[in-house]
Amino acid sequence: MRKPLQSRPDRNAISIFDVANEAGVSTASVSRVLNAPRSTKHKTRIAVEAAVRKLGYIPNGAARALSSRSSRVIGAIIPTIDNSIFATGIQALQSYLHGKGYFLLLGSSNYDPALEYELCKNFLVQQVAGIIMMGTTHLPECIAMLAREGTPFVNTGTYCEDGHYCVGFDNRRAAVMAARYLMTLGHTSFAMIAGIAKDNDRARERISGIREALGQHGLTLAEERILQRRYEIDEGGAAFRHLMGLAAPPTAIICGNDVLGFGAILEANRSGIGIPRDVSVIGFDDLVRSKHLTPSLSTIRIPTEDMWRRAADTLIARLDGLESPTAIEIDVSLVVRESTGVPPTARE
Amino acid sequence: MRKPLQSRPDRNAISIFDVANEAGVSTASVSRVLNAPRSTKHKTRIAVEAAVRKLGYIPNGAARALSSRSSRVIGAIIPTIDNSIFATGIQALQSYLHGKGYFLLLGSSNYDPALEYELCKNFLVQQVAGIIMMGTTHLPECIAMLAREGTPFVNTGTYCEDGHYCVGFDNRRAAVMAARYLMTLGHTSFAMIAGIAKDNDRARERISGIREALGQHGLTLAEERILQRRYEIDEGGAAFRHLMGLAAPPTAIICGNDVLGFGAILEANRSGIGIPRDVSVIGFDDLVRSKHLTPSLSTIRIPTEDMWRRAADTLIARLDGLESPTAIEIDVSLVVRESTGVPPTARE
DNA sequence: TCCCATTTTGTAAGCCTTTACAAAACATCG
DNA sequence: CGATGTTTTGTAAAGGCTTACAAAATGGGA
Repeated sequence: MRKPLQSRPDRNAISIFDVANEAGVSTASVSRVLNAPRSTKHKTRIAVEAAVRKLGYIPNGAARALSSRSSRVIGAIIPTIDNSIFATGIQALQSYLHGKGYFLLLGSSNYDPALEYELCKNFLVQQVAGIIMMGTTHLPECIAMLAREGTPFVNTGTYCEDGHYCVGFDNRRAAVMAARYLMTLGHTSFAMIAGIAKDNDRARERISGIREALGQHGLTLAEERILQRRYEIDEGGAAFRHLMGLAAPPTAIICGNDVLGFGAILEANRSGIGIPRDVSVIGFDDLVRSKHLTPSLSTIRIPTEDMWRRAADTLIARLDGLESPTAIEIDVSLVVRESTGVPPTARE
Repeated sequence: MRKPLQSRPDRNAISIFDVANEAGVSTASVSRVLNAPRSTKHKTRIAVEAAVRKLGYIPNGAARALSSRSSRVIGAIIPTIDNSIFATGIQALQSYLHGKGYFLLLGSSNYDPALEYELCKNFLVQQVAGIIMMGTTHLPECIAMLAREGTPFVNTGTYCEDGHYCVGFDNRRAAVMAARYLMTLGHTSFAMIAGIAKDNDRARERISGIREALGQHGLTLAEERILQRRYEIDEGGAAFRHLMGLAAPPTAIICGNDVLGFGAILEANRSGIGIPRDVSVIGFDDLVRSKHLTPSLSTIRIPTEDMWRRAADTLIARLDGLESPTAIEIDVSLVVRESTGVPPTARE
């Protein structure tokens, strides 16, 4: 083997050329030791690794991405990190990706598809290998752009057989589960403090799940008994106050998520309304703090961390050229705690 | 001007060459329209923009980073996203960076400097323009690596004149503020449910701040009255139970953060201990839910979002070659709520 | 020892932009 | 209208890495 003698382009920062010279091998060998060590001889590997350590060589990811046309970066777009359901998911995702050798580029869309589109485009500029998004509500041009670029993506938080990859649960069925449980307890007078359905398929599905379940029992939910609110504690509290001020207040309130449920319970405590004595409240998500509330909040549990990890797995499998199921359904479960009970018999 | 006729390398994806051809200009002009439009003629700009739109051109960030030796990506390393103080900060940071045309690469270190170091190295591979980290506890080799690569960084969450850039508050002084307030109320018997001091300068400073303040009033805090616990609700509850079971239980408990404070209050409610009747509890951070607790939690408020935005500003200013103060101090404030009061006179 | 199959290595051509430099276009003015 | 100064544009050379291909080294028989 001839002594390698590639001319170092020039420059300041330590490059693969320096490592190659130091180790007495070619840049190709250095690259191989770094990316496919199994195809190199032990001796070469040792020499290169020593050179890397000695020089403190840090590969240039941009050059690598450019040359190999692939990066180890995955983008995730969530509505907001400021909701612990997403924070928990992102935390799990980041740790998991790190373990798999990937990086997380994060963006939040604030439930705005146009912003989501923009973030997506930015991610593509950054050459992400793949993208994880929440739900199925995306701008058509966003999907088209992703397809044109050939960048794989997976939707999370929802199960939907629309042909796109997804890892999530059936929001409608989960809502049905909550409504049925309350009906089993004997409730017939319902109201819902829902999320804002516009641009949010999960919120929409939950609403229609409730309607569906009630309908099957001959009950209906008047439009004015479905309040659509931002997922904030105070919004939940105000909505609760409004509902309980109605001429015929509901005996059961289904909340679009736990945050709204918190608001309802706190407001009840504040105004002396008994839960579940006067009204039952159920949430959605099972946040950590739900069980700490007084009364603790009945809810639908979503295995968030698992869901995000499996979304990552699905994406990574695709990147590795492996087959993986298009739609993966995550199981949710009903968590019965103190905030739900039989309806007040005395009233009405 | 000669008709540009650069040979398109080959390839599939739409590149700057395609745009140049479509627009009838050179790649240099396309690049200029994209990056420095003011140095191009109106006519050129229009033509290029039309071509970009028509072809759906998405620039290759890797090539850009390689060629310009700079990226628009900023890395942030926090202990965990699963603590709303960090979630809130990251949310603010991401939105802010997006507005400034930067991207957020996120990593969580789980309070482990070795992992932080590894994440840092990864960020450098990804050619981040700068890094934001929590606190001042970093591996020396981490700092050295950053210096060698010439990648700027700023520490957040702490104010420290150690020569590195930082945007934060003086944890010690903040703790002093809490202790003094309780002493003003008449407390003399203290305990602390602190964070884990190892590898966490903030937790350490808070402990020593408490000691300092008490010491100035001739009080001491025995080692066994400082419990170091992970920042989790249940940990706070268990620690509270332990402290209240002591032969001479404290009349005031200072918590290393609000999460520990929540645990304490929930445990008190569970076991019938009155707050602040039997014991006062104060937290640290002022999380959103602190005011919703019963009793609501007195605490030290940190303007988290502002802090992170200013950290971003500091970093970006440096990237732009602007001068910016090395250490920026953020003001914190005492928030008095229901969980603190005068000590029980009856007892002892 | 020689030959052939297999493994390991080196050479050099990209990958897609940006940007220094030079050339061209344009504007201004005597 | 020509000379001169200023914009605007094009040419082509990096930038650091991967990888197809070819060459070299190695291993195993015969």
